[in-house]
Amino acid sequence: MWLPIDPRSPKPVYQQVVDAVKEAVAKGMLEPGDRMPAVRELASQLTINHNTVARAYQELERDRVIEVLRGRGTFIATSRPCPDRDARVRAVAARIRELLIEAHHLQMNEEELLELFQVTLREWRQERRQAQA
Amino acid sequence: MWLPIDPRSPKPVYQQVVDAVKEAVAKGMLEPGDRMPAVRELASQLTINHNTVARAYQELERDRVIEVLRGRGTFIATSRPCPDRDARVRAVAARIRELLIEAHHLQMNEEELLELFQVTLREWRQERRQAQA
DNA sequence: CGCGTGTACCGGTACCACTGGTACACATAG
DNA sequence: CTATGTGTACCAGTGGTACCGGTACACGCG
Repeated sequence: MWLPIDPRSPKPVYQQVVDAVKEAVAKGMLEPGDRMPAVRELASQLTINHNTVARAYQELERDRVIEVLRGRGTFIATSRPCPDRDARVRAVAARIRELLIEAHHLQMNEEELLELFQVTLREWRQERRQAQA
Repeated sequence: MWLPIDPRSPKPVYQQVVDAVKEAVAKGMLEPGDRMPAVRELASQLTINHNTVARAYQELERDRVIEVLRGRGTFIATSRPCPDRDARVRAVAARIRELLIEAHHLQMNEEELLELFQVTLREWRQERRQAQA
């Protein structure tokens, strides 16, 4: 398994692992039931510490992206609703609000932002198609 | 001047100041030419350190939100393009991508996210109308 | 039992945010 | 000129977090 980790990024390494796994699942590169490498093994592959991988796994389990079975391993979970789904949807709305503010300071009106949204959506679908091939 | 600062938030205080000012400007609550409080004065009002306010002001000046005149004060800038505008637009697109990934894990398809976008846009316009009144 | 798994510590390093304080450079008013 | 108000630049110190390297524990399975 390979994940794009950049130790010089301002984003914490464990967060990079979390985001990369979420993206791989969203793209269909990782499917429910797939086995994740052991903490020490993935740490070795990414040349980072096992504790850092463990923290990423804990966050991914909290978000119901993976399932952890003590002594057996960790696996990609079958999609099911999160207990705090409503709160996370509201968090998404808050991030959209941030985009509206940012767009204003870039002298971009709401219609242009909406168009950027749709362009990005098309690119995302394209990426996902290629990833599954 | 009042800004919603939460010292217990994981978001750095200086960043909260930056975001709050940007939001106030985007809403029209602060207009070009308006004077900002002095660093020590705003620090006193928010019960934070003047260095923290100074850092926020520097970031706001870098983003062309305010204009700083040594010895005179700081003022809301007239909107004008940023030198690194393209990079910031690309950053917005990257944040949209993150929303698409998050939406997938919330079992929300792209159409639902688009609808959430439009609903949030309507709410944003509503807020802005009230703020300007 | 032995092995592989996730988990939980610990000590230590490094970086960053924030505070409190002081000092400096500049613009303006008296 | 001085005095005042401004942004800016330091510094030392504190607290929190990310990360590392190491060790140890608890569980599932063969």
